Amino acid sequence: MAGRPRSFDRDTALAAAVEQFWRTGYEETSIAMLTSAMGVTPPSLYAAFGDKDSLFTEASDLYFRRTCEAVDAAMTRTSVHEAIAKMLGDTARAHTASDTPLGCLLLTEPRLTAQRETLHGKLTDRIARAVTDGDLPASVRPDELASFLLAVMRGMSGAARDGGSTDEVLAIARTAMAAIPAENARTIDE
Amino acid sequence: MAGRPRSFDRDTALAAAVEQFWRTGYEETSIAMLTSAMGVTPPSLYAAFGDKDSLFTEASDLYFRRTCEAVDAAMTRTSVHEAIAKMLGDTARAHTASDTPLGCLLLTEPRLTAQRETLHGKLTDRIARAVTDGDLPASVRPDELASFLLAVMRGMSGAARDGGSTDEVLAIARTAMAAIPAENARTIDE
DNA sequence: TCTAATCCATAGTGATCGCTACAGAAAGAG
DNA sequence: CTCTTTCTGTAGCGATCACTATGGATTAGA
Repeated sequence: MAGRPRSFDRDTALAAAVEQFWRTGYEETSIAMLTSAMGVTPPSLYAAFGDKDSLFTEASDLYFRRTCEAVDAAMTRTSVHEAIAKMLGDTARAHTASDTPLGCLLLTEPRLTAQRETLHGKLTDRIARAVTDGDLPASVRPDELASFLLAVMRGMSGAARDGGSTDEVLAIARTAMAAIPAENARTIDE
Repeated sequence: MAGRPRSFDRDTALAAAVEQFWRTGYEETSIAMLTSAMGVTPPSLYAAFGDKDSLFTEASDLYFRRTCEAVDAAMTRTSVHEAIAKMLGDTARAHTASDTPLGCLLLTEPRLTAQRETLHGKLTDRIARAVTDGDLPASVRPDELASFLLAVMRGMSGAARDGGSTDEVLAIARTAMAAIPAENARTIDE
């Protein structure tokens, strides 16, 4: 039951795989690119992570978990406007950060539709809570506003990949905030 | 100088190539997929269109020209709000049309950054004109609003690819319209 | 009909794809 | 030490990638 221990750190290698998939997506990332980025030979990669599909699943799950943590943290803000502004601003900065690949793996990879749906659900729930709390007008359709936010973030990812600066992508987030209705004070006044 | 005429219609074959690239993008589209979709053997394809890169350039140029025509048509509306609403609405319907591939080749293909930049310039010009005409407040930054619109359209393309219905994608367009400032009547009144 | 020119279909080029067989190296168990 | 187990590196598997050499088919002009 004992044997030669593996010569690399699995978590470190996985983090390298995340970054490679993040930079080039699933289809455009070859095993050769992965082994090079991870500092591991093909047989070691397959022994530790299974095939390319399994490795991508594990890598994208890690990426997704980190993204959800950031979104959840933003969503805890009491004001939904602050929550959304925080999320969009953090997204803009993350997509254009110089120490990570540009854009967002979760938002751009065609395979991750289910994860995007989960994220959409998170946003919908937070917006629905804001509506019942009177933080947004009753006329707001939570799922539609959530779809809009997801679309804007996808657009920011694309802008970042096209070379947009942090300020330019932040401007998109700022402009999008104008589409979030104000609290329903006016509705009450009528 | 005479010779055997080609047995296929070049424009029809190019249209088929456009659709294939539209559906699967540049990298994921193989020559075998193209020859199958175009009804042409590889040597005929290479004789008529050059290599894969040249064919993609010609196909994406055709796609880009059609897109620009649609955008230009929407932009002729006298009111910039109507122009943008028309563009976003048409975009939402086009991205979810059942007789064409989902989403937008121009907005999603990484190689087409230059064409997106051209489109961004078109939008910036139209918005700048609206600002000088008093159709938008002077506080509006045309390039920033144009970036926002491009981001929203990219988001709509992604939503369509993820299986969003026409109504769901139209809702994104409708929500985005709320981010377009009203004309500067209020600014004048102050 | 004969020649020159151009296109088409078969078949295959080297390179790269994801993936793995094999054999030697490095550890614990006895 | 030996034995067993597991990992590592080389080297290469069949399949597919973009692309093309070759030869027969089909046209216009002489």
